[in-house]
Amino acid sequence: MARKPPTMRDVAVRAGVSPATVSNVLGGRKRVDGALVERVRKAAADLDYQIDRVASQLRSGKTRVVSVLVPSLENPFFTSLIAALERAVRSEGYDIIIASGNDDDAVERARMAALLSWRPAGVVVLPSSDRFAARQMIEDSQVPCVVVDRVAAEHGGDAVTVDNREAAALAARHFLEIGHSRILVVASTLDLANIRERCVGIAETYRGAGLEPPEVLEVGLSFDEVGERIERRLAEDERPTGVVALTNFATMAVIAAFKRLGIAVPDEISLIGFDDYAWMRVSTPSITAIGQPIAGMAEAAWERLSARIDGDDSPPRTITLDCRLEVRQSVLSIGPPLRKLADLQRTNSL
Amino acid sequence: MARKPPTMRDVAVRAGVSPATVSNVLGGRKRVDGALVERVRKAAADLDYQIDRVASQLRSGKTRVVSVLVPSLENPFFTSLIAALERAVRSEGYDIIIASGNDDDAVERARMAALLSWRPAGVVVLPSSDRFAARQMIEDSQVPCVVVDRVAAEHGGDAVTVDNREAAALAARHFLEIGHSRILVVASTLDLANIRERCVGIAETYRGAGLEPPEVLEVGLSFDEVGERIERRLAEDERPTGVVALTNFATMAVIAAFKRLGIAVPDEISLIGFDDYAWMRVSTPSITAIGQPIAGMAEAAWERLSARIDGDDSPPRTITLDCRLEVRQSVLSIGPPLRKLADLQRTNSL
DNA sequence: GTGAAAGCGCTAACAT
DNA sequence: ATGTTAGCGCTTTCAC
Repeated sequence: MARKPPTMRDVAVRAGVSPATVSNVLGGRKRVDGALVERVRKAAADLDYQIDRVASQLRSGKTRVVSVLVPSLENPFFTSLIAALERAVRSEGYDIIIASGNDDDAVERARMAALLSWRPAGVVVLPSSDRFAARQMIEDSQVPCVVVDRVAAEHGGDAVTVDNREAAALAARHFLEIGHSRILVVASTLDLANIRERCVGIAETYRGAGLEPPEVLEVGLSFDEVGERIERRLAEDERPTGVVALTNFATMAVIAAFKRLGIAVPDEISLIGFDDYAWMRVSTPSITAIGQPIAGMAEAAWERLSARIDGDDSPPRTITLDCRLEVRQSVLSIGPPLRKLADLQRTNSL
Repeated sequence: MARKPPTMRDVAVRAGVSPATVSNVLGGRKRVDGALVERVRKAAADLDYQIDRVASQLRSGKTRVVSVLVPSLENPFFTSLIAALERAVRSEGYDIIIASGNDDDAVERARMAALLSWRPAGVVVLPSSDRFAARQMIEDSQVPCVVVDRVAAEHGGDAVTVDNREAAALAARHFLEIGHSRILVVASTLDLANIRERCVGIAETYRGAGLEPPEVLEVGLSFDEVGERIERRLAEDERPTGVVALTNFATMAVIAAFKRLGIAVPDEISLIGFDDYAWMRVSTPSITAIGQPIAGMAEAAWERLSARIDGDDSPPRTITLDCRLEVRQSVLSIGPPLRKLADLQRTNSL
């Protein structure tokens, strides 16, 4: 099969120059005489020559690859991040190799080993858990690395994250402004630091207003299980007047549960979701949600990573971006603002 | 920076054997004495040795990479396909390099050039348009290739697609069964063969029932433009009783337009969407939709591709999978079945 | 400014 | 069964 592709040597012969000159022309790193440049270009075009990145990389030791490890490829938050990262990275001639850690530490390690065996110029990793199973391997390999989204508090390297505490506080304040004193927080899993931060943001805000911190319901990651737990909770007597869902899956699961239970949104219960997707806009009612700056996160990650690749050895930095609340129709005002201390709290948290 | 990672030579020295033996042990392709195997394994573990795939690949000429080119990474249909492909591929030790063609022929070509420069073992491509801009490059490179989803009728190679005509006919029959004689078909763009096929499936079915083929509204790809065109059409007097949206974006856009126009689904207009996503289940009303077998498509693609990689040179095959109609709440019965000839038609199309 | 030669880390022949 | 040698296609000295 596969007739061999032309090599640089073939191009050199056709152009009547040495391989080194071809390399210099194509790589554009040494000055070459104009006439020769033309000849080489023409020869390369004639042969449909394409450089062999593998050989190039082996010799130069420099690669134009960024490895990306995400917890899952089924979650649009992660895939949108990849899309944004791909745009940023390819604009500088890098390719990305991706792998999914499958929400599993062992898989994360295995996949990272595979990614590292490409000797990438850098890696972007969204750990599958706070344990960040692949961390040691990455440190050992000395490859520049930026951790995104799931950043453990004690993480020592470069990181990009959102202000999860403040993001959730945005939702809490919104509820307080319109009289919701008893809300329910639906979290996927409290094993993740960013989810815990979101809980804290809500609790702080409520406490700041002189109220009890809201109840937190941990529902797990599997869609069916989530629905079941939410339904069980909402079947109880003391129903909340509002719900904050802390992830996009949780948001969807909550909506599904409301539907099965025949609970009207926002008339019976108000809802604030997490992550801002198109379907939330077209849903009936449209869903008020906390949106994460996905493109901004990707750009920040690449900015840091490419600086490191270029040799920046300044101290590690954590870049924290802000989320915003997209107010839509899924939240109903049920009373006057409950903000005795809320404003103070807001000032504190800034 | 980056202290150099250990090489095979380092391992060989530490284990007191030759590099070739290390290669044989780690690659597991020649019998090696048990004691030596142990020594090598230990040495490799001690040094945290990781094989350099770049060097390995350069020498052996064999790569364990599959390149995947999709039109967009923002569309969940494509990312789900990638997720499924990643699972299939990594179970056989391959890595995936992805790129987005950005719905643009020129970008598709540029990205494919980059992907091919890795000399991948195979490529999976979802063309950005029917022109399949990257086709020639792939053929020239002689790399095994499977085309997925957007398969032009005249395509000569291996391909995996769904029976688009029958998929759309499923929706048409559903509408006919419950008395909808006047429906509107909302297509993203008729430039894509699979979309045209879907239109044909609906037209055939209606004609088979002795009715006029439904009107087709082409709305483009940009979300805002889509909404505007739909709204303009629905503001007219002759409203359809039902709408079939032929892509997931079109489905979302139609829902958004209905909402802005205050049109109730399914009471005023019934809706059948395309692609089956979780949000369609939780939407109110839940959306009846045609679901594509994404995982099945990915598995079929890998099955074909891995056969080709292993040297299969049987004639090219097109694998066609069936879609299914998920009946939910967005469709209302408005009369008796209109199926005089519909059943005959169904038999014909099989 | 250009070319000759060495060699990146590995694996495939071949020799032992 | 193991070691030795050569060389994959490129880039990088280092001569010229």
